[in-house]
Amino acid sequence: MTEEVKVTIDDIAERARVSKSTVSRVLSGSAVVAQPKRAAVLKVIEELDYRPNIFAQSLVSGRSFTIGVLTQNIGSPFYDAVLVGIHEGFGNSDYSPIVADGRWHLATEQTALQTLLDRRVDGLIVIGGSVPKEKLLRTGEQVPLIVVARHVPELGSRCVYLDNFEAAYKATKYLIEQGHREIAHITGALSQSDAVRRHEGYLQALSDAGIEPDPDLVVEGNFRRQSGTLAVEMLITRGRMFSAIFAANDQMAFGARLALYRRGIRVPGDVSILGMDDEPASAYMTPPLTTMRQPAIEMGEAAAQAILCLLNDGPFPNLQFSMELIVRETVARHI
Amino acid sequence: MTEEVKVTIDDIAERARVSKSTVSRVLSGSAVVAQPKRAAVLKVIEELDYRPNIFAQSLVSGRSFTIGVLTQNIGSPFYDAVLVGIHEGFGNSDYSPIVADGRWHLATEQTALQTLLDRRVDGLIVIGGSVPKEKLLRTGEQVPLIVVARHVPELGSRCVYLDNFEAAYKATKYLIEQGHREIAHITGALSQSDAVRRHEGYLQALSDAGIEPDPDLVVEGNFRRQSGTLAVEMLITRGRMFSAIFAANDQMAFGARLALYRRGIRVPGDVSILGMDDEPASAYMTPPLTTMRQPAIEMGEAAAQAILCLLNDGPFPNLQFSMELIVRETVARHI
DNA sequence: CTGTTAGCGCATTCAT
DNA sequence: ATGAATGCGCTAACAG
Repeated sequence: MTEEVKVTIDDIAERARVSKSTVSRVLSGSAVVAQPKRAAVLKVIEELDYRPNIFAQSLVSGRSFTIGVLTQNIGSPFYDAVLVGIHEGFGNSDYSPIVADGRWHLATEQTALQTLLDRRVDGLIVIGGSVPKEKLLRTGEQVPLIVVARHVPELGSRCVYLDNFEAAYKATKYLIEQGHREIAHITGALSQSDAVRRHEGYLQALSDAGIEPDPDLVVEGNFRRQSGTLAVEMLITRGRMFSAIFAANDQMAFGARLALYRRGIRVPGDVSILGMDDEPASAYMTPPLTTMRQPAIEMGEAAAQAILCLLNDGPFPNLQFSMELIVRETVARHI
Repeated sequence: MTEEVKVTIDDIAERARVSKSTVSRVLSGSAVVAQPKRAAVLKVIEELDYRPNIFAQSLVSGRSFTIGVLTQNIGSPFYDAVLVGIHEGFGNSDYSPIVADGRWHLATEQTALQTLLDRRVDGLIVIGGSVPKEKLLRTGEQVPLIVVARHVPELGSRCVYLDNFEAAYKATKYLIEQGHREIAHITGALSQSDAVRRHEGYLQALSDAGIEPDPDLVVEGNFRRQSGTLAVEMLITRGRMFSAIFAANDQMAFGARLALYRRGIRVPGDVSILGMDDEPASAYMTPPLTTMRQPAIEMGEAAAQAILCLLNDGPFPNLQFSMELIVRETVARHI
């Protein structure tokens, strides 16, 4: 590690025979500088390969040109897809994202958040997570904040999340368009609003298609794989025919797949299965995994753009997304 | 965005009735401070929720507590896996990685590198990429540098990369252990050293197992999918029997799978296929994709730890890795 | 248009 | 053990 000589703005000023202010001005373009001087400065900068010290710049400006990103698990397909979008969103802007990982532990998450704040990030993107809403709101008062994949009503348009109702609606509609009429639905735990919304979307799609919803085709699960398996057993026990299953998440779809396999029912030959995803854990469960990738990327990109807008008082983008379904007729290959 | 009052070290000093030097000392522990004063300072810090301004700290110390990571494509399974390892490696250290994306364009990559350098990162991890070796070496003189997934001899132990020979050796050995004796090999373009090394590993494994290598079982491919398909056609044309195929990368394994499928040859029932991966593009091709994940994570983690050692003059870790094969008997589900 | 001056917030001598 | 003084490199008034 050779100790390279660090050239400062004073060096430039001296060799260009101007004051450091002038150098600063040609650098930032904050004021007009006479052509000759300007050229001289530029020349010296080039010669000495001068790079302004970002620490000093930050100290005086108060800005770091960094954006904090609080994710929940680096390496998780869903969260990583959001990160992809975020990086794309910042593209050639002057801002660099700094990612901190909450690892799905509240304590870790809060530490990570504090780290980001201590680094004086100019903006913050929080992806999912479980920091209390209040803390989030408080943070949002200190620094431009966008929340992804989590709905915080008080944050209004500063949230990017998927519309569960619409997603389920589209999923069901897709199956209908494929010719299915008897579509079973395995719900998530109906104590959770996500599950309820998805159920409602399912019902609405049926109604809109003129299909009478049949309670016998609906089984409540709990978002876990095994509940998908049990749900199929239940459906079969009921004796009601069905040609397709819409599971409220991929884990349960996976479990449903297993139950059908055991019964010798072919997928998608005899029965089609459609799952959906917005839980990282379920993204893990089903390796083909791309169900949520595209919308996740889009959410990330939108979040990055939104941050940039907040930072520049630019026009605020529309953050309402609806999930693009990347349909999988079968959810898993190996049982 | 309420303008929060920023509390500085002076505020603490004043309210604790000590000098700012003392506050600085209790903060950094750079000198012993009398208990009572120490307690007072801590108390005030707590009360005011004081956070040292990292810009000022960096300006005076010259350190950013930031590590630059130059990757080639965020969103690529292989590169992302390395990033996972890097994040893990920095764990609870005081350092945060800042990731910049080269997007597989040399120009973009160089810009990204410069961005990182301009941010005055304390260390740099370069994953693959194509910046000229010379530039890399020069950079390595300015800042602690570790190169991952690329072999730069001049960098000596500051490179973390996979041993292609050993990887191929292990892959072949695995097949032998599964009982295969007639193992075909689809090589990469033999103009590339990676392909040659893998071929050599294949041959060595056979020899060590007392199996006479048969040239008729080796077909040269070019790392692309179609060459895998053609290679299988070629093998079948030759009429030589084989029970397993070791392809030098996943793309070709994928192509081989296709050829067998067309012929009605079951995988892995009739023939086993084993691929390997160290090209991001091929990681894309075969969605189950985890072939290289674990070793990639380990490389990333090692790189992070190495950087930390470089920064603290700690013991330098051993960076020699050999690829852990995560075996796939079949490479793709859909043809 | 341009030079001079005064901090930004902190760590670090240097005295005491 | 502690306070006062100095400067890190830069930007932004403030005169000219």
